[in-house]
Amino acid sequence: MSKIKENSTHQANKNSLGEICTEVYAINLLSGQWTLAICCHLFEGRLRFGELKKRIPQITERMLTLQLRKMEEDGLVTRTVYPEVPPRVEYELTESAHELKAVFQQLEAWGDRHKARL
Amino acid sequence: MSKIKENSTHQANKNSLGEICTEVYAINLLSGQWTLAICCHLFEGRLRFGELKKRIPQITERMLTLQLRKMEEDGLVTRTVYPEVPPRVEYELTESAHELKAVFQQLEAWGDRHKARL
DNA sequence: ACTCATACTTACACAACTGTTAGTATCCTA
DNA sequence: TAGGATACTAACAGTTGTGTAAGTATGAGT
Repeated sequence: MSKIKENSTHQANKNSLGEICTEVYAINLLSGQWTLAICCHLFEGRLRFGELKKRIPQITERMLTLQLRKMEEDGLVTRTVYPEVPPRVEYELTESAHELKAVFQQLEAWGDRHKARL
Repeated sequence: MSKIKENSTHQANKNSLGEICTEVYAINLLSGQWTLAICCHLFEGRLRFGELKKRIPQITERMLTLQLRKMEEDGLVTRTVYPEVPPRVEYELTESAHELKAVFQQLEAWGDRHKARL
């Protein structure tokens, strides 16, 4: 999120696992603390920065910015800036990200079952 | 992994999101760096500590221990100790964890498609 | 001239996660 | 008596992720 040292052992392991194993690659894209929450709210349509903030009250502006930037880099959202004042910026899920909906449903179903067993 | 401060804002946010949203709960169980790798190797059957180590050459003994302990806590693996010398300890996926196989396949399929689009 | 709204950015501190190195107990074998 | 095998554990340091608080630019409205 801040700067990453590409030459650290930690990062090297993460990268090589992600290259070998596509599940790891996918999980790495989704493991930011707020990533899923943002996705869920954007499933229903594009939203402005401020609207997202309202819907996820606990998130700070800083984290929202950082997560959205990373999601943009990872090809999960698109960012549209309207040259107005005050500024207006809208975020929308990419096609790829919309296809996550099915994965999330399965994950949710598994989670429910797992919780019930404990 | 080490001690967690239950009263930190970070942890509080993580917990509350996990309680509200089952997908987040599930992702939290799977987001350890080596969790998926361990799962994949255990899908085929129970393995000893040393066998896991051999199959995941980059992992250190420390991390393997920590991850397995967390997975045990989370209800993903069972640990069986045989009172022998030298010690023998076997790890096996729980039923719940075995059901993750389907989720992983979907995740992998999504990851492949997503990679292809970038 | 002053405030307001929006979408950020910056600097700092802390928390969580991971890696490195060295050590432990026990019995068996040579 | 010494060394090997196994599954750890402890102490420490580094890297990454997250939270807090404050500030920025711009033009419209008062």
